[in-house]
Amino acid sequence: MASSSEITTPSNFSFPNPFMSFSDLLAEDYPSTTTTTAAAAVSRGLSDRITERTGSGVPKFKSIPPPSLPLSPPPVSPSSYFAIPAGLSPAELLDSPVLLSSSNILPSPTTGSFPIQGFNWKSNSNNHNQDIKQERKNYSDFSFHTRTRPPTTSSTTTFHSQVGNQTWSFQETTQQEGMVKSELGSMQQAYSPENSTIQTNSQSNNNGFQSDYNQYNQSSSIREQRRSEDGYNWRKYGQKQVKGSENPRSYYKCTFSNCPTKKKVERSIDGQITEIVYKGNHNHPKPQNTRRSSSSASSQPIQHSNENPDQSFASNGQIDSVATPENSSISIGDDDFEQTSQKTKSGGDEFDDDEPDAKRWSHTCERENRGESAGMSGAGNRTVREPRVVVQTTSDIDILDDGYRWRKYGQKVVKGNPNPRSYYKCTSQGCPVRKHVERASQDLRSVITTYEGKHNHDVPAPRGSGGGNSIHSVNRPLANSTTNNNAAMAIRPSAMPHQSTTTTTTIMTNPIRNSRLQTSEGQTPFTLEMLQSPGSFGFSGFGSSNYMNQSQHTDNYMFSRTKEEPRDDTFIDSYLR
DNA sequence: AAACTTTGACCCATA
DNA sequence: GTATGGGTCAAAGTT
Repeated sequence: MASSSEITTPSNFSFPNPFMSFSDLLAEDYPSTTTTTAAAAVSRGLSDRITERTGSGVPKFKSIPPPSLPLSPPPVSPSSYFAIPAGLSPAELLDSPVLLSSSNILPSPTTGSFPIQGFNWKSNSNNHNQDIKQERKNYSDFSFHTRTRPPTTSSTTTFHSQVGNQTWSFQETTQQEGMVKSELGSMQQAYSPENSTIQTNSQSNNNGFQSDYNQYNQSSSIREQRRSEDGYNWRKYGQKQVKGSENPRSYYKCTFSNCPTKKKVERSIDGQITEIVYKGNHNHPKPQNTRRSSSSASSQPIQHSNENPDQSFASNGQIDSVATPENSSISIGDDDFEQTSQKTKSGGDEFDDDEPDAKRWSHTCERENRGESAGMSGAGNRTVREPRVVVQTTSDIDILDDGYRWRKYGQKVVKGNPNPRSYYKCTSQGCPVRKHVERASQDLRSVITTYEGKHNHDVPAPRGSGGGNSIHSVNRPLANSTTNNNAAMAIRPSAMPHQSTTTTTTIMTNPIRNSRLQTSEGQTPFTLEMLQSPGSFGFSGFGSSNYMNQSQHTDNYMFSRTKEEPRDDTFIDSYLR
């Protein structure tokens, strides 16, 4: 089959141009990123949602076009893989903040922040209230611990794209509803042109495999839900049932005095945040103490020496990024992708027409960006254009999990790229789908994955467990699980079994090396399946025992360990000849 | 007691 | 002018 040259991010993100690498994108400066978490649209198409959201009311915000975000149609079969960039040692990767676990990526229902651990706060809150209290007593600062923990398996994927001065951040998360709908990698994607940075609970799952730590994380995540993970403090000032959606929408204001920033959070019935839209820019530094309290947040924000909210690390170990998307953001569900992928690809202005919330909340943003509105600092003259895309994953290397299982069958150095290309094929019997992964020759942080063929089957059941620790389980919130790792839902954009595209190329960049790397607030963009299958990581050639050990840890934590699939050495040999 | 959440009502823009 | 719906207000309740 012919391979397409389409470059997409793991989440169907496309670069402004095929020749642009993530590193290139990353190279640009983005002051702040808007964090938007969108759950997959359950049953409505993007257009519908847009229509629904173009209500009036509030100030008119020019929609922030997620459009700018070059969204490409769902990759044929984006599969996840993991590769270590040349020049990087596994150890380095492990130390990288990028290895954040996203297993618990559900944003706080109240704050909109993403808890460290995937956790169905709603269903679990009752059961864990005591635990939470206890945990609070025991742990003075959750964030602190996170720094000391190794990177986790779960990953939050945040895409930052920037065009000119405009920075967009994109977070993708797979949520239960989305999964239910498509049953295959439905995912949530939120796009927000923001200047703020997405904050991830890096602390969270770093090595959740440890039982005690798990407990710790669990309670921590619960606590985290109470405070704003984005570093700001929010006060809920309203909630409403939005027509056409079962999900109630909550409205929050930044508690900092005179700060105009608002956000609205839409949650699914089970309490999972399906969408977060930010409006306005903070006119103050992010409070160091993220705990919700008027004293710490509203009145005495701590100013970091490093004014760049995006990159600085808070003393507590959290990435001191502006988790709050400053300008409005748009979230796109799987449906959205299906219907608007083409538009999202191109950019900016096109988005306005379709984007729902963008219309309302984005309006402000755009005007603000134009300097037409006053009050919000940082809004600047940003123009929404093509975003710079930054993929954030659990490891130093971006991982794209498609939910499928792959067997490495070959590796070869192809012309034009000194980096070896790992070849994989779907392990499903009779499935013709193959993919190959290679690190960009010019940007070791970028990985190009090319898919060929169409899966003739559904996403395989999670390995290693009838229930619990599989990719699926991780990706899907467990309704009654006490350890409900909602956040664990990985994004598997291409996990769709019936992808029409025959070949999709995904380029993933390793943000870790980028100082700007920011953890997103919580969504787990990719499944960790890659971790389950060593072969999927493209580790061959690297042979880092350390790294593998780390991987195993994560496996234990998130999933049951997966057996290493046999390699077809014979095939490889022949292939390499 | 303070801060925060909940929730019904109100306001306002749009169709 | 009316209906609809999103956003906000503010009193009451909760933590």
